[in-house]
Amino acid sequence: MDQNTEIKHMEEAAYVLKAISNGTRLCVISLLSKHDELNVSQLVEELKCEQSLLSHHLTDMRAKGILNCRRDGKNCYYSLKNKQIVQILDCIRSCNCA
Amino acid sequence: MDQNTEIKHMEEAAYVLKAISNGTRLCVISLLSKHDELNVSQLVEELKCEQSLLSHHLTDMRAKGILNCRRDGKNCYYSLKNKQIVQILDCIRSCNCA
DNA sequence: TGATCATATGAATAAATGTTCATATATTTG
DNA sequence: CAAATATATGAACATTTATTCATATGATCA
Repeated sequence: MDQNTEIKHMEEAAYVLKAISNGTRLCVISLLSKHDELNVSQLVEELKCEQSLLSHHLTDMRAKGILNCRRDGKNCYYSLKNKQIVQILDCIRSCNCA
Repeated sequence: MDQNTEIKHMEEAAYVLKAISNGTRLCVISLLSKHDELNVSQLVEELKCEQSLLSHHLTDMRAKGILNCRRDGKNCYYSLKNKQIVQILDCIRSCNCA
């Protein structure tokens, strides 16, 4: 793989990482790895995060392909598009970078 | 683990992720995972990145515990503090998030 | 239909990150 | 010591990301 392709790949990886490099967003990922799906109110409650702020995070993560969303009546249930993403957390732990 | 501890952990993980969520920085990590150590000129050459900009990135990654640095004469050789960090790249690939 | 609940959106602002440029520091070499 | 090379630093500015607030939308229910 040539250097230009490599750089492009790294930019793509950075795009994903940026979408999750935030305490609140990682908490969402961690919760959704344990609960399959949760609605916004449940997340607001768990995370003690303001509704509107969380909504912005969720909307953006969804737009970037991290989350799925399904509406059921008044509620919107979010889930991980790819459960494996939580491995990044395990990875950081095992790297004891953090 | 209670929710507050969890949030703290996620903030720490986010701190590490933020330090690497950038195309240039990921390229540095990728290169250093293959080369053990490289000096700044070599990295500038490989990455076609301006010296001063790269230096800022390197200094910051070092400050945040991602990189090591050792001076040998006029040169500064950078290396990964923990080689395992490159697994985050594998992880993203395998999640085909990117 | 109007009230209420759940969630999203947009605009304004704040804070963090990235980039550039000029210049400083450290090391070697003539 | 002066010049050259390698790297770092600081300030200014640009761009991105996070946060807040007010309000909109969509769904249910009386």
